[in-house]
Amino acid sequence: MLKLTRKLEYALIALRHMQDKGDTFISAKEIADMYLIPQELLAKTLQQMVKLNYIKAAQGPHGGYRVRKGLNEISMTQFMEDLEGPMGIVDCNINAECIQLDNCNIRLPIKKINSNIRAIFNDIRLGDITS
Amino acid sequence: MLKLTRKLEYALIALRHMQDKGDTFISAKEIADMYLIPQELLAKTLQQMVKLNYIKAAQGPHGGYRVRKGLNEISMTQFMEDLEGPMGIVDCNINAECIQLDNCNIRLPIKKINSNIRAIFNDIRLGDITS
DNA sequence: TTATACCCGACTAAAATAATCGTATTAATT
DNA sequence: AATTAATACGATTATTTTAGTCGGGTATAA
Repeated sequence: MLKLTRKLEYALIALRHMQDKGDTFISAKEIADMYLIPQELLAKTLQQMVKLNYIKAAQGPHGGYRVRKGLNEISMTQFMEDLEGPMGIVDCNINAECIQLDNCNIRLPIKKINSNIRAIFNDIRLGDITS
Repeated sequence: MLKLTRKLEYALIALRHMQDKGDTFISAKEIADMYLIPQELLAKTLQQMVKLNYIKAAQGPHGGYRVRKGLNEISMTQFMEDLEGPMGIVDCNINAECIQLDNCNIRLPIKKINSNIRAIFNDIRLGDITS
């Protein structure tokens, strides 16, 4: 309950590692080996981050990935939702499709908790974790 | 990602409903019908809450459940972990069994986020939601 | 031209969550 | 006493989400 996904963990670990290495391109394999992450899975995640313009890729030998500039200022909420889609402690905070309609007797307090959690992640910058 | 379980939602809805009804015993069926919750599932959850001494049960016709006194002061963390087991955004905050050992480069910031989230639920009393 | 590395979609596996079923027990009502 | 409405509880199944794998493609440095 209330867990982050592995993908997100892997992404953060990779970002931090790349951050540490500055401008050098780092291969998915290097990171996967170092942190014991399934290589293919990490690769897919890195590719997704390329599309999202979080990192830059270089193909061919000595290729790999490196972080984009300005990454540090992105909020965790943004990052998490970019990678995993909408975040919310209950479905009705995400897609509004609840069979209970107006019948739900805990909607308000739950909504408030949800806001509080979002606020935590809004206040954290990617750089707080990866650098 | 970062979702509460249905069981927890159902439990809160039920608690609130019972709270509203004061000392009367309310059947699982009544609640299930009213909020469109699968009856058997709700029943099981209520039975669990009986064992945890959150509520009291009465068998036989006109039986059902009613809330125990003093419930309002219980923290959400307590409640959630009583029903669903340890809460944490990553496994290593729960069971410490991470293959990365000392190799993890994001452990500290993640730990901090985890504390912040726990703090939210520590500060909420069950009564804040169910009454 | 070969080896290394990214690209990408489809697929499979595993785990967590949600829901159901069957049988037993309890107790109010008739 | 019989019936009925309710809880008790373990076992099982179904569904959904998450995690991981596979295969074939493209780019590029040496």
